[in-house]
Amino acid sequence: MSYIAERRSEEKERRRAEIVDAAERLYLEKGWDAVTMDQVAKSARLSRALVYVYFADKSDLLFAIGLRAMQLLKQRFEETFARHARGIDKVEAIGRAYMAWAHEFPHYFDVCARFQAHEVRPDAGTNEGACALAGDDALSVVVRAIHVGMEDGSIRRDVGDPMGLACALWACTHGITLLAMNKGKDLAHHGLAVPQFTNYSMDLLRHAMKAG
Amino acid sequence: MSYIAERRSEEKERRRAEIVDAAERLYLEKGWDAVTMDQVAKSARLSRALVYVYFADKSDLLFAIGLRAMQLLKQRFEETFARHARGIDKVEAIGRAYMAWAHEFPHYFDVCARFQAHEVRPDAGTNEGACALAGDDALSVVVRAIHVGMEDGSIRRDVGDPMGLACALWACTHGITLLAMNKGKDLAHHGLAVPQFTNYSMDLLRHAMKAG
DNA sequence: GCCGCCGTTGACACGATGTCAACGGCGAGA
DNA sequence: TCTCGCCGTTGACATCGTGTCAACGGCGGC
Repeated sequence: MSYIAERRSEEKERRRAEIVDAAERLYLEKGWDAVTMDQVAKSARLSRALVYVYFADKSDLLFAIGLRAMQLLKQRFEETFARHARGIDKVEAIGRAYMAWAHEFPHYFDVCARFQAHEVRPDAGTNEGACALAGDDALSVVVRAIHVGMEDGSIRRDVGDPMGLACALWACTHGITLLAMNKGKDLAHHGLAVPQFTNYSMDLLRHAMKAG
Repeated sequence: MSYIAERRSEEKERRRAEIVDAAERLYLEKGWDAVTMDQVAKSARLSRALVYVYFADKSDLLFAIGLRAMQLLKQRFEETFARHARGIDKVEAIGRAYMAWAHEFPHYFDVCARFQAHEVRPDAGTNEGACALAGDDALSVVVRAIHVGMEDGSIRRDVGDPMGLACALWACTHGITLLAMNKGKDLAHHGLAVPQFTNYSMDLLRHAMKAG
């Protein structure tokens, strides 16, 4: 009996993951607003009504994707953190990892941008809440990197609270990535290539926090 | 006869402005996604179909609001530019003016954010194109301020192309404002008050470009 | 005084979301 | 083994918002 419940639970989880997979595929293909629940259902080979058994509504499904996005981002941050020695190098590399992640998974970045653009932070029971918490996890890696940098003297001490700096850097990097992802043509129109622009911006931020 | 055509043209322009007024009111009140064309029409005291005579679709109306937003922003930038002497002070004050503008007209900032998050830049005949051009106008004020700063020695010369710096600063300031506007509760949850956070961030950016 | 243009509107078609009652298969208990 | 009931699954429905269209009516021109 317990076996059966377990199998059912696994199948349920798998079905859920299949739905999210299908939704991600379509998201990547045509953008979230153009994705309909019917397409998601068809792509996962089940009826639309069943999708609503697994997810409360469309935005709930979106935040399920967002949770994946944030978890992957945190993982990338951790890997990047481990790959560098000095604090300031950790921080800069994490910033670049954010941009690389956005470039590699544009739909993940899009969820992140939507999340950043909407207001509320509800309880942790919902996907949206879990998404927010996973985002905090990722941010905490940045905070740790800044701590290291202030200890080893690569980041100026008078920069203040590490959490404040982490939030500011996140915000700036997000804004830069937003521009780089969506306004590439515009930048080119002003005589700027995207990779050079992002490099330039990272240098600027590095200059803002480096010691001496 | 020409009189009549003129009067009609004026009335048409006025009606158009009334529609945009109504749309702005509702936008401010409940957010763009929750605004329906029917509400806009009712609020402007005309039928929904007539709105479609003045605007191609809902997003066209949105960009008409965006155009107003960008024009006002440019005006604020110009005023701020004139109010300070040294280049770096002009730049910093313009950044703060951006934040103040966002705080004063949250719906204008929201349009701006939506605009930044969407991809295309079409021809200038549409509202969207005009919106983009007005944004360029505002950006050009920043470029001029940076030029002044490089001339008077308040901004480091090795910072490179003024346009590049202007875009980077715009992106960072936008990202910071995005966070400050939408995630105030989150920042507080991390022990950061919004005004202090924005001050802190502006200092950081100032530090990134200042000479010496 | 009649014609025709144009501003204006009600009604329609379409598509998407979210809900619900009902069906059917599979395991549990007699 | 047979039956009951749970639960996964679905088609159909109600609702709402968008964008379009044919038709109406008043006002200026001939």
